[in-house]
Amino acid sequence: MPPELRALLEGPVLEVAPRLLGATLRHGDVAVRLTEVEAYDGANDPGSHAHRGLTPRNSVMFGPAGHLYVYFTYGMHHCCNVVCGPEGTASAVLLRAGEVVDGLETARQRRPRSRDRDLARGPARLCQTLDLDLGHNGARLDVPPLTLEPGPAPEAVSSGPRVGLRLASDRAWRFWLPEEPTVSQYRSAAPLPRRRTGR
DNA sequence: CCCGTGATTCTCT
DNA sequence: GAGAATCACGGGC
Repeated sequence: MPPELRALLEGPVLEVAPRLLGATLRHGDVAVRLTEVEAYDGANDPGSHAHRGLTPRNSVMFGPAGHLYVYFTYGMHHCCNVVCGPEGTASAVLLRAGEVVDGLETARQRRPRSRDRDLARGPARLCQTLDLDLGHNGARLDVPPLTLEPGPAPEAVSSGPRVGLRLASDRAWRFWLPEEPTVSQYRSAAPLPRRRTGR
């Protein structure tokens, strides 16, 4: 891993996550400047896929830092995370949103109905715009066409509860750049049990 | 608000 | 192995 990327991912995940704001994730022609992320602290974190130990799906998170952990959910969406921390800690940072800073024409073709600010607004949209799917699970982030590069340190960082989690909603482990139009809209986890209609 | 959609994992046999 | 619950979401109304 090159020293720049090592420095970016070094340390506890709660330090790494806000540090990733302003960094640029590139996949081929398209590059996204990250504006919103969430920290997941492996086995210590009830919200993490790694909370119940190693499984086939989450195995990449238990490996070395600097790789992508991609998963498929809701039968149609991909989400991607940057694995960080020492090997075995299974900590990772979910990439929730960003601003397209290169390859805008390609990005628009991938999401024809999106306004520009929505192209990577939300974790599944970010994956679609960058053309990331399960085939990129475990991919290194220092080998073109897939690279992650630091940006200038953010002037200000906001934080709050993570999106869509029932568990551990007391932890303010979502981080974003304030005043950014590309930050995804907050949706709390449905607290009410699903009701059947009719009957 | 509602709901599609299918992999993953857990909990029984 | 089968059945069921869950799910770090997005789009449409």
